Amino acid sequence: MTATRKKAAKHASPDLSHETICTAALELIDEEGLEAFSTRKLGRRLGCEAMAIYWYYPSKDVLLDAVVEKLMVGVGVAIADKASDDWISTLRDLAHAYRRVAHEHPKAFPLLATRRFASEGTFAFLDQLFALAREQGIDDKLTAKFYRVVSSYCSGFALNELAAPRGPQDLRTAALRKRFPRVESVSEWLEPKYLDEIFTFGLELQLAALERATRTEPAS
Amino acid sequence: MTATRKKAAKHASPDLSHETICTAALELIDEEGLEAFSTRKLGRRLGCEAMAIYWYYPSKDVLLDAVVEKLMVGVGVAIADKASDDWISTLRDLAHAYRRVAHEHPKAFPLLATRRFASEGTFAFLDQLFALAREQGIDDKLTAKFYRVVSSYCSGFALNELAAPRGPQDLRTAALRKRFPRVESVSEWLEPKYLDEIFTFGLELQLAALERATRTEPAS
DNA sequence: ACCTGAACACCGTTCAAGT
DNA sequence: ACCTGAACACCGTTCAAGT
Repeated sequence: MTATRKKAAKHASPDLSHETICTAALELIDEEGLEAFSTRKLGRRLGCEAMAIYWYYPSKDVLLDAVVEKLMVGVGVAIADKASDDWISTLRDLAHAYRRVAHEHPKAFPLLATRRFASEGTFAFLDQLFALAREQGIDDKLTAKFYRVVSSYCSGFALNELAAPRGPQDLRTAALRKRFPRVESVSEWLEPKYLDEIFTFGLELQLAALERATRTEPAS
Repeated sequence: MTATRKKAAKHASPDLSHETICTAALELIDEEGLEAFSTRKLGRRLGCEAMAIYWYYPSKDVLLDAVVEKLMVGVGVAIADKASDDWISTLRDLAHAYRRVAHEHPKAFPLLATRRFASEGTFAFLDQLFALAREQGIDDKLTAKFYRVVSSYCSGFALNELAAPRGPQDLRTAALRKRFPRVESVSEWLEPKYLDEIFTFGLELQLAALERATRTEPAS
């Protein structure tokens, strides 16, 4: 009785699992940012000692891999709804869904761009994508090439969008912009309202090239 | 006498300055990685208390901005040697020089891709680049668009290259690749030896589009 | 099987004090 | 002006111990 009361007083029932820990981790990152995220704070949020987490995940690093997986599985689900069997339009949907993650989880997104895919779910995701390419008669080399080019572009673009006002630094950059008017005048065209258009422009450039490449070298 | 001896015993003479601190910081990051980098280790390397650094830089964050600046100024110098007045070929040289930083400073590079430019030197760098575009009669909007597209691509590509064997994880991914043969067979085309070609392919795609755009909308 | 608690070896940063 | 040293409020992780 007193035991259960104590637990309740500790913010939440422990009720730990890979799922609850990983979900809480993403929430904490969303709220406080990657720098501020710690296993100790996560413990507090889950109502347990930080060390309890280590029974489920061997290290913070592996936990972060799980968060990456969670986000990428979300992307996979998002494009599965469309369910096109055209690889080019799948890649297009994927690119937009990936960028949407950056907008929905701005503080967690750098994980995706920075860490190697290293989990079951992320590999399953890639497997699905590459399987579709092969069904379309696109060979592995072309698949690899365009996957790398498109995914690099998307990662970099989203990261650029998010390399954001880190607090009072904004004042510093504002002062610098005044002193470098050419940077100022070009930067005006990089305001958020223009970014959808620019992103799509660059993406379509690549997809058009893919289309040309698949026509030149058709299904074997 | 005993005082100087003590100092000498502490690895190096303090001899602090913005330059020495920033240079040592980059060296330390190159050697030990971003995660392991700390102001306390930096102090040890410089032969001073960690807190001495705070007289020159108000925070670790600002020091890292200075490291970013140092690297970007290096990129600026590298392309200044070429000294072409054609914006497209300058952008090409820039892209390759930027990626070279990723190879020369693999552990520091994520800073460049992750942090907003926020210092004198980085702004001067952009100013120079944008000035050249204007001299060529390329308007601010087109400059902004292609700068963003190309720089995003380069950041993302280099980051992908570097999202690297984080120690024993390599075993985990090796096991996963076995279980997902389609990922395996596509990944073979993403080995380091192919990456120069893929990078150049994607880059030239974008530069060709820029060339078309400047012909359509010539100098005013 | 699952979780706690103390302990270890670290962090960034503040601030009073020294020279 | 430049640097030290103690202190504060944190970290990730190990490990013996509890239930």
